[in-house]
Amino acid sequence: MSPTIKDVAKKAGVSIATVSLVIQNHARITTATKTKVLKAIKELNYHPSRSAKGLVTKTTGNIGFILTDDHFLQTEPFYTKIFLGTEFGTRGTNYYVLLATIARDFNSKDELPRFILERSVDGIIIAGKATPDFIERIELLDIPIVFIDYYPTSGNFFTVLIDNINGGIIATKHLVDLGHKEIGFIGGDLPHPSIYDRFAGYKQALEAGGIKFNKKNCVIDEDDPSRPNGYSAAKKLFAQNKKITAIFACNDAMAIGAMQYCTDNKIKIPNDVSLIGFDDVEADIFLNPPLTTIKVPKFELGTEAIHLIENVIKNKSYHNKKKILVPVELIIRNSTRELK
Amino acid sequence: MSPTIKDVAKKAGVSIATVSLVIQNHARITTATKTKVLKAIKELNYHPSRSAKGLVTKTTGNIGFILTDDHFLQTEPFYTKIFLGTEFGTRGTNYYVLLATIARDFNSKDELPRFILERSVDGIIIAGKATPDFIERIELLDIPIVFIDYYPTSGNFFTVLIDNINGGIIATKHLVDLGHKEIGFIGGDLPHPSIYDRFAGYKQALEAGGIKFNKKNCVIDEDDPSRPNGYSAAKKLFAQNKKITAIFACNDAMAIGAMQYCTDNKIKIPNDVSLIGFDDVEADIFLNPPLTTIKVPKFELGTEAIHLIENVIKNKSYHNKKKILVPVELIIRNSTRELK
DNA sequence: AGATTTAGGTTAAACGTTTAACTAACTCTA
DNA sequence: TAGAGTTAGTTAAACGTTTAACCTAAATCT
Repeated sequence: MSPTIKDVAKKAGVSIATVSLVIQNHARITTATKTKVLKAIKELNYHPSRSAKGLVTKTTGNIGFILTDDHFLQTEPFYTKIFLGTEFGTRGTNYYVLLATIARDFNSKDELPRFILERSVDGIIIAGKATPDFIERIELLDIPIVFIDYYPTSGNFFTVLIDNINGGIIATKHLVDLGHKEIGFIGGDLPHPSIYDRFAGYKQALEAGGIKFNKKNCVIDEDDPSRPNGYSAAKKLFAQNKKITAIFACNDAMAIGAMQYCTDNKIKIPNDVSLIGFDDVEADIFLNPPLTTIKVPKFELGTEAIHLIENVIKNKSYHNKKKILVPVELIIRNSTRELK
Repeated sequence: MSPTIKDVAKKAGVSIATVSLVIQNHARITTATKTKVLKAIKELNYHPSRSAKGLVTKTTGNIGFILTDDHFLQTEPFYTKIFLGTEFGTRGTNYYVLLATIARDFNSKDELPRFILERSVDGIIIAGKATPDFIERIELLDIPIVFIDYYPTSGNFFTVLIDNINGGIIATKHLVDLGHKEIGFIGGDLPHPSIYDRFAGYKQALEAGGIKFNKKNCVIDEDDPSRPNGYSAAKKLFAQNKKITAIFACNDAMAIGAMQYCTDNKIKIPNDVSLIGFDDVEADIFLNPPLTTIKVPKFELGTEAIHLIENVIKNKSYHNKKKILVPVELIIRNSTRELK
């Protein structure tokens, strides 16, 4: 049987209250007794019982991580990496993270994840999108929430975001710097803040480069930024303007779809058109040619989210830094080249 | 505040003990009072406090999932998928799964994962390899353990395994059926049971096909079944026997490395040599040509492990089915073809 | 010097369950 | 019809913490 606080108290010759106070390093304890107790703790290899502590403090030590289930089906483990980042972020803290998925189209009939119903978490991290229906239900419970790579436009939420605007800018600027003028943009799910911002960055960089924004160079009506939609978006784009020499895809999945379209239609990348994606997904280096892209530090998004939610839990009236912006980086590979 | 068992008891007009017994559906309770209590539970939306329950039963409701940290660095999320499978497996159970990683070279100086030290798990699932040092330390704690895709050769452990022997057989048989005679095998980390068994399957299928096993056709001295080692193994293999017309790589990572070697040396796949891998990793379909391989159901490995450990925890003297074998499947793509 | 404050610790109640031991009301059986 | 069994529920202790309230001795003040 594991040692309890009583064993420690007896060994150190103090009351259990003192042991408890030492653990929380309360100011009332002298360093003398503190070291005495700490010694006993070490010798017994004592670890407080999370259950007992939880029972009185009404905390669980768990953080829930919620993902829509379609990420399981996607080939790219984008959010899975973020999850791994949260796991890493909990080292040095006293938290564990529990994973759950919800339906992509979560609605009022669906059950909330088990750990929420059972109140087994002290806070929740929501990665990617979640339906308003879901967010509403969670908010009623008034559990601290942190979003990653998404946030409901109504309300002021704690969020860890990718610096999408800047990403859009440097991606587009890269193309402009290479001498391209007819630069296309293909995107899906434009209402999603991330996609929207990438598009905004595209427009800003165009303007900064003295290139007039042209609706003909954009295909933004796909409902999802997926591979097949990248394929069809590329098709539409070339139909709209056959003089396109460069494409900025709102993410790598669409870029891969677009690349496939080009291959199928004898459009050489990067000789005929340059292509840049966004995310820096693992498949990129296997592509032919390897894809130039904007790297999103997925792991870091997770660790940042943990730090943030820790603060929110600790200090419910935590106000500074509601939004944390994680920087991105241009990764030049072989799918873009100077316009001759 | 969440309702407690007292609230339910009051509402249903019974004692809290009765409520508790109803929840565990104990035989002593009549259906009449049972429905009465159940109704109160539903109306109050009552969920028992895991902490309180844990305090008295000395259980936590958590299962630990342990992975060596090098899987984070690998590009292929093989074990991550298995982890996702365990998460899925816990639906309908009362367990949560906690993830932790340990150093690949875990030794006596390293600390055990936090959830083990703090006794926050009722059982542990170990995926892939773990050092003897680690396993020894865990065993002392006498926490139920289930291995996935690995098991220490000494001792009789609960394990969920890939049917590697059969996988090795059908992979090799596929090559034999295509008319190949000079079939190479490249592998790394041969002591690992999974790799060892794939190699065993290779030999069995060769024999069954009336082909004599030839050491010259094998490169099995790489220490890791990684991509770069696949590259060098392919190099060695062709140096040993230039008449090779087909290669069975012990996993997709090595197959990818081998494919790279072939590309670099103008060896056409599948025209000059057929290549088959093992695992069915996501990159496979992006390769040129897409890789024929043996599919291992990663997700299912996870769910099976949860079912197994649940039984082990419930019934410490659980004896039947110490080892569960999960079947594999041949996936024919374009990297193998009939020998003309 | 006596009163008051402070420092450093202890006591005991409370958190929400489970479960062994108990009880009251029936039902048999001889 | 008395006694033994059975059935269905209750009582109360226990689990291992935290923390408000309390205590005592020493330090500080007037």
